[in-house]
Amino acid sequence: MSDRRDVLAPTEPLPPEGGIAARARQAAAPPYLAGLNEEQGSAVLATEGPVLVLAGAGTGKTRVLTTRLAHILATGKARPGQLLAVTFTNKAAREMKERIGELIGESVEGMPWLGTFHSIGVKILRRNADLVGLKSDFTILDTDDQIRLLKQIIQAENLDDKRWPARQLAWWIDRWKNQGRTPADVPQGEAFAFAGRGDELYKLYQERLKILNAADFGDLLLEPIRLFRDNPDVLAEYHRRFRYILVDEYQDTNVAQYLWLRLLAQGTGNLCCVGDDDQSIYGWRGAEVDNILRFEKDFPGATVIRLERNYRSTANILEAASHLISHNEGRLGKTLHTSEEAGEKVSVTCVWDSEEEARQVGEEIERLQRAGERLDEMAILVRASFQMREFEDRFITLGLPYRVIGGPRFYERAEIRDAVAYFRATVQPADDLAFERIVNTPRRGLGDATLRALHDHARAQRIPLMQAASALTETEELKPRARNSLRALLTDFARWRSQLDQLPHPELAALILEESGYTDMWQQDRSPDAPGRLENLKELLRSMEEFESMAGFLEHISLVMETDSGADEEKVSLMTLHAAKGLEFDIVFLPGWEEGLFPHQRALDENGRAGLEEERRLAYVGLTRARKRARIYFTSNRRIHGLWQSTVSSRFLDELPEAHVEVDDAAPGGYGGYGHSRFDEREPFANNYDTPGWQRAQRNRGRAGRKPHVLPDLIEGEVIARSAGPGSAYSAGERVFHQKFGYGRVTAIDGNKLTVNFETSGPKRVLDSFVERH
DNA sequence: TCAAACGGCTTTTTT
DNA sequence: AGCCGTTTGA
Repeated sequence: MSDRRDVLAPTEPLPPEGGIAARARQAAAPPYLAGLNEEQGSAVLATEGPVLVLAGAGTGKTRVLTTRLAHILATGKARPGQLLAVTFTNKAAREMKERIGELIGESVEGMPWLGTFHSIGVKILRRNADLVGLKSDFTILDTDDQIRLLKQIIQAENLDDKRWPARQLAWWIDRWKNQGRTPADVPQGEAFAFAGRGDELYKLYQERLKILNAADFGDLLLEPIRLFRDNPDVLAEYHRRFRYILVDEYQDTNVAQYLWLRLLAQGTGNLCCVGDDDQSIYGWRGAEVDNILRFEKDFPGATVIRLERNYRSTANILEAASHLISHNEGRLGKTLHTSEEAGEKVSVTCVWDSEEEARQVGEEIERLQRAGERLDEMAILVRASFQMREFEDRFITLGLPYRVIGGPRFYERAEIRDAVAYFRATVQPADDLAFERIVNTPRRGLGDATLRALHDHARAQRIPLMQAASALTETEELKPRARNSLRALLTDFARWRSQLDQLPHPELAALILEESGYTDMWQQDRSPDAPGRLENLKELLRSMEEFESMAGFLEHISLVMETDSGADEEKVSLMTLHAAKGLEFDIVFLPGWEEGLFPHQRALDENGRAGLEEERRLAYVGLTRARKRARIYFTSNRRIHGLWQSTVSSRFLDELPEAHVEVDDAAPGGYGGYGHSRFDEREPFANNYDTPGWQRAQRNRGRAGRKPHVLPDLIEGEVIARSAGPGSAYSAGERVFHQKFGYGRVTAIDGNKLTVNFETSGPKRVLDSFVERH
């Protein structure tokens, strides 16, 4: 389809040449192009201008990405330091680095600007920290720190933190940051969120962050945007630096990331985005599928290359997945095809309940294992993590080795966070949140009263807590006991700090944990998980050795929330569908295809059609993980929140093509509610999301403090991404309230723009995000 | 200072 | 139903 000539047009117009010349050219093609198909080759060679590579599941996306980078380097179009390559996860960044190394050889030094959005954001911020009100050694706060800080602010503002939970404020602030909004940009309609003071609290929070010399994850994106906008010279410097920009998983970008990229891409215009709209499954955390759907409009003259040749799955699996996803409306449209054999049909099995589901999956795994299949080529992909427990129980009974992917993370464990807080407070005396976390852990008699005194003093003097503590130990304000205890702690910290460049950092770390009494605390602990925690602490110290310094280590863990639990034993993998993206297995089990669970009721209630379509993409992701076999299960009964409920099979089952599916109704216990019905009988139901829950959610929407589902779409006057949701949440005839114009009735709707006949000022056109339902 | 009692929540998760 | 965090009471 795509003509190579078009692809190269902007910079390297090909002279007309005959077949022989073309063949000769091909013969001379660099070795790294060998083995790429035509579209893949085009995607590699189209280096100039905006390029969108729509890479379907299993079409060799990573290969194209890495080869493209290798090509740019090999042809001398740019040096490693002039390439900006952005990914979402550290894992993806690491893989890309490894594979480029393999392609180019060891000669090329690691690319300094290949990393996650956040790690690159940090790098840019550290270099220009003074321009955004930070110091270059600013601390990065994680979600936990963020919530604790917000809670303090809420309390300081005399709000009831029960009625106004910090989590909720964090939700709003994250949302605003994801949308690229500073406190001043919070739209009128949403400023009233959270006790009517959302924007105000957001502003206070930002001020507090600056005093703490800290940035949260959102800031790592938002602050560079602010930096670039306010300092054209800085932006120009990066324009000169980055000759080529490459973005992986573009469908997962949020508005802030989009703005960030667009600012940078204004330089050379050489922006290549790779992604798959059908695999966008992170809308719920701010990703805008619209970014990828809108690419050609955003970047006029963009080259679009579709990778549709699938090298992963059998024809039956691919047909099933393609047919399913074709029920989505908001998509660019790709048709995957394969030259693989048909293979086994996708199987659908009805079981009585989740216990039997686990039993049957277990049996099937053992059967396949006996048939010579490897356990590490099998995976169970669930919609929600609570589904995992039953499988784990069953596998333990069977003695089947399994591994859970995802789940609680190493660095999120309390003991790790405590230890890290000690290190942070040592390196960064101004890190109040770290200090506060461990000031009384282990118990030192420094309770609430002491802490409050510290806070009061710190706030009054606008100094960090540790400094305030030091000052207070010189006064009579604290009880002698607390005063002595605090003084001892401060002396400890001062000593540790002085040893920072004396001792190797893992040794110092061990010393800190020892002298602070932290290790001792767990040794005294009689609870059953105490030994495990001590083991984790040892592991933490071991992992520190890989870093040059304490500061380097701290930077790493604030950005990398994962453990390398290597151990490549042969095990079955158990994970959520979300965690499965990017992975592939010979055999994939997909349990729990029931209405309410998958598609999840909440996705439907909260996001209607858009939610349903995202669930469907999730199903698509699940199916396309399989190379050889995909087995779907659904139960007739399931216990939800403790109550047994009979279930309805998932509408997604009805959306599978009959010819490529095999219904397994030989299973005992299945009541046959699915197997014996016709596939199309429930057709009218297939796209229905207009449930009571959705209606309720619709009614709640627009009330202050609730989540409006339509994004306000103006940022500094420019029209930006808006979710491809179901148009406006309002309907004609509804009475609404507008901050400026007062009450009125909706007379017409045009997307997100409403025509409202206001009672005092007559008809006006307004954005629906600026009105509230009344 | 600790443990029992209470109350609220309950999809997906990275950085 | 069960889990987690917080409060309350001894």
